[in-house]
Amino acid sequence: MNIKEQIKNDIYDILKEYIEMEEIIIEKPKDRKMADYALPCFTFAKKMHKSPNDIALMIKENLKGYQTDAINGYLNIFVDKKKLSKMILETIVEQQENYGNNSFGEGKVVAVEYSSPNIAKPFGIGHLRSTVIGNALKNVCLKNGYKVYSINYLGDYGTQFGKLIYAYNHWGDEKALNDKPLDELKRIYVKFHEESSENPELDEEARRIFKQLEDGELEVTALWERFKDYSLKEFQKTYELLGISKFDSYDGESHYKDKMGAVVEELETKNLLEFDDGAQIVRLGDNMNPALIKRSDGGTLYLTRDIAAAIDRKQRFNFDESLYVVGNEQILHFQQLKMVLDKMGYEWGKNIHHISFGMMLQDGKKMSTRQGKTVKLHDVLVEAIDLAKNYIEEKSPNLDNKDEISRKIGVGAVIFNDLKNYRTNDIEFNLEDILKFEGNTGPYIQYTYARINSLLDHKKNININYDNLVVNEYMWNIIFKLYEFSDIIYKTKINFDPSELAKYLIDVAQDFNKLYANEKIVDGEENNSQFKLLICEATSIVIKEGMNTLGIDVLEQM
RNA sequence: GUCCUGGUAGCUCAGCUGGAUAGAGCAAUGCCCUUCUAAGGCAUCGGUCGGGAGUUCGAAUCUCUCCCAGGACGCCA
Repeated sequence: MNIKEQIKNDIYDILKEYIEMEEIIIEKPKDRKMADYALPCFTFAKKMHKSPNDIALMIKENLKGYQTDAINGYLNIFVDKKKLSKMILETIVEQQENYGNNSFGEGKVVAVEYSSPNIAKPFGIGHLRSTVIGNALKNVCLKNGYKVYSINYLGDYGTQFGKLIYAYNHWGDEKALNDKPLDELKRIYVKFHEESSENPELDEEARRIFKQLEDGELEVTALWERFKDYSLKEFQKTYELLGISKFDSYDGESHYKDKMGAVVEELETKNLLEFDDGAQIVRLGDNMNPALIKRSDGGTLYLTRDIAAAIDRKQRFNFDESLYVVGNEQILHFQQLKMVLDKMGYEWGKNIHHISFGMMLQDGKKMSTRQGKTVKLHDVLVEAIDLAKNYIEEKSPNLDNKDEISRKIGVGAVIFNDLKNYRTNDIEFNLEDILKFEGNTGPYIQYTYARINSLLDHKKNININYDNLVVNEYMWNIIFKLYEFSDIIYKTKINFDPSELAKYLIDVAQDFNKLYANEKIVDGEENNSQFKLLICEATSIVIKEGMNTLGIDVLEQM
């Protein structure tokens, strides 16, 4: 049942001769002390030829079942706190981890592409955002009832592999490659660039080798497979640290090397291709840059592959929606992709959503180490975990399995920091701030959860007598907040924005901590204590499920 | 140059389908552990919501314009 809808219906019954249902907007007041819900009556004034406040008064007279106030043109509505508390808390405890689930996605399929690191390069901090946002969205879709396919579109193709193979053949160190494969590959890749800046023929040679790879030449392909294998093993370590489960598909760009010919043919038969400066393009109108399909040397491009991939995914997964968790800088690319699919007559192209996100900045600039190399995600995580460990040694030295706990806290801090801000904004990556573990952070929420957990031993399964309770402000605030959970899960999916959920969880933790600080949970009075413990249990369920949905573990102790 | 984002407290950010005194966290200052985990809570300090104009009963929120920052603009991905 939905209280807000109920109120809306009840008000509509009173006003239906003047206004439409859609005009009734029930909002939550900024200040929760003012009311549980509020109805601004300003927009009705013209139609009803009355002042907003008179309208509010009139509704107040006729609206039964709620306590109401008419102030400043608002009708402030208070719900029955005891009745609602019982309903909300009992629902949560009964539904457990299913609380907050929605069913509107049932029977529908979502494909999500995310993470997508580049083979033969270290897993850089630049791929963190795609990874954690995609993972959270996957979970959110599941919670809304969708079937989800996760896709790791590996960057495993392109002329850089020609360079790499050339470099390996000339300067590769077999031992180093076995010990620290990605570092060695990085080393020879850098070496290649140093050499080629003085010796441009090397680039020519690299292109020739890449052509061999495209043609499936055995020796070259074997080497490429090997690089890919090393990379995936290395990536898996990072995924394990992050707690990211296996993807349903690891088909990267190379997977489409044989499928692009058909795309080009199809574009030709549909008369969409044009030659321009020797290259083949699809024109997309006056205000849009044309889509480049084929280079003048006959080679294909990123967009060509993505068209093939989109069609392939539609065929394989028959998705209702297809998400691409890729940075802001590729907005134009995805606009072009959708427009080309539209021109090809694929109506489902409109169900492709580019889930763009902002860059990671450091001091307002693109992130890199002093030498201009990429910052490795793994290193950042390890640093975060070490710091968490120091905290634990200092604050709870007697805990068991400190390693596991510090992993969860450190990684949780990094993930939460990434998810808490509006997706498309650039985020300032400041390890110092992230590792403060205070305030609006993952560990703050984890800490709240752990505190609750230590109380739950006192909980008994008895029937609470609600008539004898006083539901005070602290209790009501957290209970009413918990009631919003499924709305938040819905909004997070609709906006494809995990920050919606992350911010909500901060609110939940704050509201709970206020209760905790101001009220003794286990006091002398049994009925009252058990009621507060029920709030605790409900809160812990929501926090745990919310955090897990974001892809963050919660801790029983810390 | 064209297009897209963003500009809110010293810092990092919420709030933006227009609504009642602009909110958090960090930093600063001062409180609260003989009582359930102080990684917590409370209080104080801190804002011409980039500038200007407009629409409106009402604008941080919508429109226009200017300024500033970042990004994207055919043979990379």
